[in-house]
Amino acid sequence: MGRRKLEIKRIEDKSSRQVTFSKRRNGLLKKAKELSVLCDLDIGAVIYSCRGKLYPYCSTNSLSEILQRYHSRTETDAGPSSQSCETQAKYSRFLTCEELLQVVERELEEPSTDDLSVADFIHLEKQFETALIQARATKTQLLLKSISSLEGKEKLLEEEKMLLKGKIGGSKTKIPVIDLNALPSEE
Amino acid sequence: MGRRKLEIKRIEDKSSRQVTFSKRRNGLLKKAKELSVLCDLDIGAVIYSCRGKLYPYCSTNSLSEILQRYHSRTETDAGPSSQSCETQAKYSRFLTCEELLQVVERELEEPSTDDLSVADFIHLEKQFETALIQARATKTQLLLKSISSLEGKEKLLEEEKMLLKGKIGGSKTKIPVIDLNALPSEE
DNA sequence: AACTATTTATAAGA
DNA sequence: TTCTTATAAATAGTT
Repeated sequence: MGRRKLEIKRIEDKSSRQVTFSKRRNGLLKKAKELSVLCDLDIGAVIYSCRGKLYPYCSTNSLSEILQRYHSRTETDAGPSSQSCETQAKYSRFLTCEELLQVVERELEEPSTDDLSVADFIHLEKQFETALIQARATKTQLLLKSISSLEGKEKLLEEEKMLLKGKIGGSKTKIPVIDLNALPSEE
Repeated sequence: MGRRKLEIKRIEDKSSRQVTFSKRRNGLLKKAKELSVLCDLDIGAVIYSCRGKLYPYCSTNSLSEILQRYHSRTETDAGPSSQSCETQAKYSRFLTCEELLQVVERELEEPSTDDLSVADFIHLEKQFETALIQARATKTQLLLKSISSLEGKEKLLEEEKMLLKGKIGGSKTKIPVIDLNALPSEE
């Protein structure tokens, strides 16, 4: 869709690749959001450029929102459950493979109870994974930010230091206005 | 894009929601693939329906392919490296936060070496995460498959059992052709 | 960033 | 489901 048909192969020109990336990324995320709304789905996506920059996307806002949703769902579908607190603890229990298997076995013996289904647990497991990815992405980006900040500071300090050294050297031989003994010794 | 403009809100009719999902999912995955080819990116995505059905997508084929790519890249960009074997061990070392930090610190002291950059390690970390998600998805789907298979078998066996019981009951009172003492006792 | 000529996706209908 | 088609939406190349 454009002035000409574009062959689907790597765009060699760097700047037009960047432009296409920016345009199509927006389009893709828009479509993902539309799909999640229209069909009531949860979608998680990660896009990484070759240089490692990351663009995460998740249709749900947060882990706690997801937990909240599951909580209210069990209450609506199966009547108020006895354990209405400790939501976090309740659901985070189901993350291991062993426990998933236990649930599966229980389901086999007595199918179609109004408990959360196996599918629900699998869904939940995926949600946690998405949350994990997002957490790590955020961590990484913070890390990168702090690095460039530190690099900037380092450069500034280096420049200041050189400037001060120059001043001291200059004042020693030309205009001794500053009392050198009042300053900390410079190696 | 269609006969009419569609408002972006949950489609209430179940079957048209299903149709829309199927169409738009294909469109989304196609666009994701195009973007990954055009701009030389890696894209991972997970879509889950409310019932827990999972549609994973990854632009790279496998973890080993990714490792291979990184391996060949370091050899091309920085000349053949001394450690050309144990690829798996080499890269899996960089998954922890502590080690990532060490690399970051080294980078700060001596920037722009022709080692793998911090960005590369972050990228790699993300690749592993995607691989993990895919592995778990596959595991889950196998689990589900084996459940339905077992349920089918169970039903069949139950039917067979009832049939045999009927036969035995019938032959007891009407046509005693079978020697009952030769069979295992039925409760 | 904006603008359009086109291509592409897709909603509704068959 | 699958195909068809009218129309909406995305976007490639241009300014």
